[in-house]
Amino acid sequence: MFIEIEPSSEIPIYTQLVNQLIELIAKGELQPNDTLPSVRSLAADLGVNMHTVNKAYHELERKRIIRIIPKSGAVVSEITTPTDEQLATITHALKTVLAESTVYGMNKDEVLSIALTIMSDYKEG
Amino acid sequence: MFIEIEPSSEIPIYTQLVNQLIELIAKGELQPNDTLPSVRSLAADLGVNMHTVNKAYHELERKRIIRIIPKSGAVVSEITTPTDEQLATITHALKTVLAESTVYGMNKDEVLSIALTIMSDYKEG
Amino acid sequence: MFIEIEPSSEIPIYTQLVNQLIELIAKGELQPNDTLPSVRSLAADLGVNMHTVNKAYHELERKRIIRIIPKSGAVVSEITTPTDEQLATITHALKTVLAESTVYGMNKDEVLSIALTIMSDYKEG
Amino acid sequence: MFIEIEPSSEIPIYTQLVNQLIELIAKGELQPNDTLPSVRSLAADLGVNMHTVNKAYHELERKRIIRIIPKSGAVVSEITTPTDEQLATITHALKTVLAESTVYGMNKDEVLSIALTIMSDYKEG
DNA sequence: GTGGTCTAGACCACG
DNA sequence: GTGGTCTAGACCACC
Repeated sequence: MFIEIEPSSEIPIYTQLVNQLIELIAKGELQPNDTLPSVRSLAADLGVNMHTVNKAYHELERKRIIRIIPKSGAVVSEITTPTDEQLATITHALKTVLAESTVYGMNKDEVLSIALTIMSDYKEG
Repeated sequence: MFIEIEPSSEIPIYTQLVNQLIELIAKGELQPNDTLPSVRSLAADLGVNMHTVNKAYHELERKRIIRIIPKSGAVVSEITTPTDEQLATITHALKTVLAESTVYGMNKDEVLSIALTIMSDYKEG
Repeated sequence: MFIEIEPSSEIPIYTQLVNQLIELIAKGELQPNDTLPSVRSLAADLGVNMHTVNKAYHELERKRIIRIIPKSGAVVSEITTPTDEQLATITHALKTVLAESTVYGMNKDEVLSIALTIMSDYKEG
Repeated sequence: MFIEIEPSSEIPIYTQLVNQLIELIAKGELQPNDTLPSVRSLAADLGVNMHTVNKAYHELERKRIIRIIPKSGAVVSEITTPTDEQLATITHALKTVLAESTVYGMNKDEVLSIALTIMSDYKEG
């Protein structure tokens, strides 16, 4: 399970963690019902504070991507169908990135091609 | 030129401004060589601090989307071809949002369909 | 005797146990002088740790709801009249939940109606 | 605005804070759109850590009782109609406390009378 | 000045 | 051993 943290990035460490854990799940390297490392051990591995990992885990729980079982650990949730809130989140994020790509002069096929390449690493046909 | 600021959002106001101005350019409501409103007038319109608008403009300049001409104003740049840095930015952002959509259980066609709908509002065929 | 444990709940398992056993007594499914299952058998039934059940039983004893007879078992106490401490506990708990219901915009009749429905499942006229 | 913290209580300080702030809102001492004290000033007033107050505020936001406006402050939300989740929360909490009151030998009228007394301090007829 | 983030280190409740 | 809670103190982004 490779996670790379960029401490000097403008993106908060806990957000980097959230994003990379989501990618690991999307790639299938973390499967539903898999147990995540304990906050302490992951913090030690990455050289960050326990609370930072803890915050990332709680953010993933808020997004309903993992479930935290107190005193026991955190497990990856089953993937079901997106909630309205999740759909809205994705749509909003896509709007922002697609607008930026347009302004950068990328044409639609180019963007779709990049998207397809990325998604080919992710789960499901 | 409709810009809507959500003060209670977790996203900083200046970032909201950046994103919405990019969308306006993507939609063609702001064209290359158009002049943006002055920092003062836009701040007054939106009821936000002048420094906040100023920061947004400088962020857009850093992204090479507008040019700030001191004492004169800010104008929308020509759209050319993306720099490597811009490509990397878009690719990275797409990775994050597409991973999240996968984890939410959205299938690829569904995501692409949303992307196409969004892009149909944006410039270029 | 149906007891349902939610391991991923934020509420400690032993507290869930305490609450559900109290509900069973309130509903009359456990009567005064009935014997509770042994710590070992209940733990096995629920798939939880023996210490967890033990802690729940001792919490119920502290509340004077059951009596633990060493080497013999635990029996449901007679229901008498509330002690001052018990009255204070209930009053404090009611304050908290009724304040929350008010803040959520529920009106008093609505709350009382829910309370009556719940109490209709419980013992005594 | 009187808030009393019991540091030695078994109830976490941040939970005590949450409950007391909810009571203040229910009593109308804090009105919708009122601004809460800053996390730092309230922490100083109560002699607790800033992060503890911060956690309480975020818990209230999760319950949709206040809105946190980053870098600006926290304001009490408008009271509308309860969501399904809020209704379920209240119902579940009522079940627990009413079962306990039954087991303590309190009869229904007695409990309702206490509830009415409490609610007479709270907003709305 | 405000909340956001991060660190370091501690004790406790739980299982 | 695990997460939960709390403290203390620091720097930063935002407004």
